[in-house]
Amino acid sequence: MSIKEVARIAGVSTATVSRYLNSPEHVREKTRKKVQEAIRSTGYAPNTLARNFRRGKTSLVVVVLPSVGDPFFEGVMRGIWRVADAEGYSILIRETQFNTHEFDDYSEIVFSKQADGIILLASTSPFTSGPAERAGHGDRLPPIVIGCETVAPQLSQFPSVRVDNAAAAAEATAHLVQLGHRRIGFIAGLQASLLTRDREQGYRQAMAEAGLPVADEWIVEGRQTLDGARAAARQLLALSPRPTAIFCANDEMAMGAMHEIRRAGLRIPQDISVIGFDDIRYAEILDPPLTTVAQPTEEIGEHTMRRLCRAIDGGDIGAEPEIVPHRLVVRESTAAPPADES
Amino acid sequence: MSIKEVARIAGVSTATVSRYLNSPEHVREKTRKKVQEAIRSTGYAPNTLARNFRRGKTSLVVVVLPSVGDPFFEGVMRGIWRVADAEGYSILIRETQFNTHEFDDYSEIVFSKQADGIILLASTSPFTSGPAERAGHGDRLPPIVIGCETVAPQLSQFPSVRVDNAAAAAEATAHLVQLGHRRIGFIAGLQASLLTRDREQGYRQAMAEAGLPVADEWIVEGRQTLDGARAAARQLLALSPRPTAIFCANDEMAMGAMHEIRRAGLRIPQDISVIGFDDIRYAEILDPPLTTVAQPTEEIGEHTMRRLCRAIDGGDIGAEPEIVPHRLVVRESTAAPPADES
DNA sequence: CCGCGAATTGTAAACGTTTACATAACGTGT
DNA sequence: ACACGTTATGTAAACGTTTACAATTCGCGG
Repeated sequence: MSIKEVARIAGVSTATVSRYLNSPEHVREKTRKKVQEAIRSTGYAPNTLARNFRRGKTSLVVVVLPSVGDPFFEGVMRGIWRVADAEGYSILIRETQFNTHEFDDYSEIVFSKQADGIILLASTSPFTSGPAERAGHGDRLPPIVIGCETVAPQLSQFPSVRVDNAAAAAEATAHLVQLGHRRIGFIAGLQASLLTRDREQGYRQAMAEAGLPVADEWIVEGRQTLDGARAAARQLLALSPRPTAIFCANDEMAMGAMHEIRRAGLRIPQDISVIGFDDIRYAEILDPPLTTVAQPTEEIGEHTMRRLCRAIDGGDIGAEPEIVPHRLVVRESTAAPPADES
Repeated sequence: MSIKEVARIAGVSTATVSRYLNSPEHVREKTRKKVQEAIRSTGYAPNTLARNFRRGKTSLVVVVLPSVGDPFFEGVMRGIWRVADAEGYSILIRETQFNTHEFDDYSEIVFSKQADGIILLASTSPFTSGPAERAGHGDRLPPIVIGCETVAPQLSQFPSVRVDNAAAAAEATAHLVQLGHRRIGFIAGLQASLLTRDREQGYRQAMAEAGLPVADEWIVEGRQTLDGARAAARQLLALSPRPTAIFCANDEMAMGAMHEIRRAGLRIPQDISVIGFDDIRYAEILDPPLTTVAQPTEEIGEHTMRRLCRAIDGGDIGAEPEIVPHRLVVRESTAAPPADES
């Protein structure tokens, strides 16, 4: 059941069948009928493999993210899919599980035509050979767009779409400062994640601007996971004097931290304030609802994918990061510190 | 930069280059060196598109699930990936967003060689033409394995891997009954989801076995979402007398329900018990930690994918569902009903 | 140095499309 | 009915691999 067989049965050439499939308006009504009938009777289905091969296009895009099942990526993926569906792309997902992979591994995907382009929602380690060397072989830069993550200097030739993590984190920190907090802990992500490092930097900057010192022990790594954050929170709570507020580099870790705070018999926000980042869908149903920084996730996904499509089509999409707006969402997990602390 | 070019530079035939790529042990050391050098100098990367076309294999598997970002699927995907990586498959994800799609749309993916097989983690509506008709064209049944979901009668020719949802739900219900609960509410999923319907049935069965009546208004649809569950919980809490326990068809909905219970000023489990299903990673850090039914998610993923691989390779994998063990995890969200209720 | 089996390499066809180009059929105005 | 421009169809090559089969080379015992 190939196009050939259909052509034979319909009594036309393979070219005509192909045209029927791809631009029916270019085949005469009468012929169309014949081909249609032949297809129906044979149960023919076009061979996508052959078609893609011939066209030199996979119609596939790889999305690399740290972890599926992370509620944050739901919105981003939704945005990506919306554009992908419209543009005829299917999405291949790779999970890094928070390991950083070589950049080269990703560009190889494109060069070996496993996919037409790549969206990086996770950080990568610097490349060994690098896109420059590839370019030396006559290839252009592979179509890669970075979403959410801050781009490493070595990747600065690739465009990105993200919020201003540092500014947003500074804003969140300022919110706590404004409430009267002086000792603010920070549960960081992984060192490998530039994005959470930016948030840490925003925190530091806001503290500095408020003229507040930052003790080394106030910053502890939460490894981007529930358990990591719980351990981090325990460390923070054991300090004396302990922080009156904790800024978590993302909501997932805030969830872990809140649990440990409750287990320690402390009340949120009366005894200690908590603020997160991302505004995942659980943020508002936590106890208490979590103050956090919202990102326009679907928009990030859409813009990232749209930009990638243009790159695949050979358009020049530049290398500037596109910064999308964030928004501080104040809920009930933050309040003034206990009276005896002010 | 095709195999031809490499062959020319290395001074060998294309066949030899191909062999170098696919079975280096069949090419002599000296030749290997030459080819290696030619590849290095040209920066050649094999064209996966052409290779797959020639082999008649996409090396792609589609996974259909209701929603990424659902923590439950994290483990299943992990299991799928583990096997996929070992077997050389990439995973294409389709999200249904809880819409049910035609089965035909999925089998078409295989027939048109967009992928070699399909894993269904979501329910589908019955097919219009059906695999039987396809088979009439000489095709065999498309390689499809169903995971987690209960298979619809029309799909009974396809194998599945899942827990015994009805039995597990009955067990969970019995746990509540044993604690002394008589009025137990049930927040159901979507009617389209057979899996949650099985859970509902298990609940009904356990109630019946305990000789307890089930009022119609105790069962309310939570639409599988946080918001749906919140609305459902509000309905349940407005009843008089209100249930002393609520069984949620999954943990996500339990999270929504717990939030509404707290908002109503009730304590869990003192005033009302809550039990979930799935044991997602958040279950144990909820306030209070959630009693729920754990599924071996990674195992489900692994077995599903393994079975699919065998089907793709042409093996006969039968059509029997494989039932994997579940486990009731008792935490602190369930307790005896308030004293005046017993 | 010859001959023989095994190991290695080369030749060329095939996979199912798409598409440039050539050819044929159509419809229109005269 | 003719010629012409337009539109529809056919012919055949090409895409980059893999692989059956044929041809060559190798190693080695005689």
